[in-house]
Amino acid sequence: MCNPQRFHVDCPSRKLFDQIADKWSMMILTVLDSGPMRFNAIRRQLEGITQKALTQTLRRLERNGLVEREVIATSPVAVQYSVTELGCQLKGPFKALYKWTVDNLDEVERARAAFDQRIEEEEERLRA
Amino acid sequence: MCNPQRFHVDCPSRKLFDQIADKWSMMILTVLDSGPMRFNAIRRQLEGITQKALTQTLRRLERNGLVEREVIATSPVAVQYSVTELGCQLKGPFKALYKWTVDNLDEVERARAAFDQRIEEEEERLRA
DNA sequence: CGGCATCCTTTTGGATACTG
DNA sequence: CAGTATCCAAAAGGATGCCG
Repeated sequence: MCNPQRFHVDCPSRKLFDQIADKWSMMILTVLDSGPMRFNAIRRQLEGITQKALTQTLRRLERNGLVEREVIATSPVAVQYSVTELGCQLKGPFKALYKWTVDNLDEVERARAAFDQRIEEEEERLRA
Repeated sequence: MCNPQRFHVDCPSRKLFDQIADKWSMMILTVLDSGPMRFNAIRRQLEGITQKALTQTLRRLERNGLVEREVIATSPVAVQYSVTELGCQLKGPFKALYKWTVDNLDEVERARAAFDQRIEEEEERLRA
């Protein structure tokens, strides 16, 4: 990043950041961590993803050199995806994020309850 | 995460992950790292964000207990946002992500060039 | 099996105007 | 200043059908 305190839209690393800082990219890379996997196998792991989104995200990951796509010419064809060395380096930060969500879920839920109650009270006050 | 290898849509930590794994959240938290900041100050740092998106993201961050919102009753009012202790713990993983984009930009761009050329060649082959 | 193409719906984004 | 409300355009998401 050009300057960690200032994010310019046309900064190349900012643009790259925009491309990798999304949940599907992170989840795909995490899932592929356990080894090469085929298209539909990945899909089954990522509940809620559509084939369209999976295809798009895999393409972007491939283009950015984070995953490798290998076509195995059987019939019908099999396509295997695996994490590259470059993509491997991203796993650390991603896993730290996952871990955070697990470790802090309770505290977040307390915060939510408190927030929602503040809103509730606020609305109550306005109606009165 | 219920199981790091399998992401269920209704898993609470997966849902939480969906809420924090977006670029604006990450950038806001990073920008606020240097200290409390007012609405428009944050906005100026985050080139490309709209007021709508900033408001929404700040609300979500506040609801999840990651940032604190303080209204200072001057005239006109000032509103200060700051990172909570909880939000502070997320900075590590986020910064690791930023660092990765900077460190690996060159390699990613080489990968992109290679990918784009493969596509180009493929299309060439099809036209022939 | 692993896609791409199409169509349609829903969400998001941006611009503008207004308010305490 | 820090928003909310509104409206329109643009993008993303989902369903379906087809193909090598």
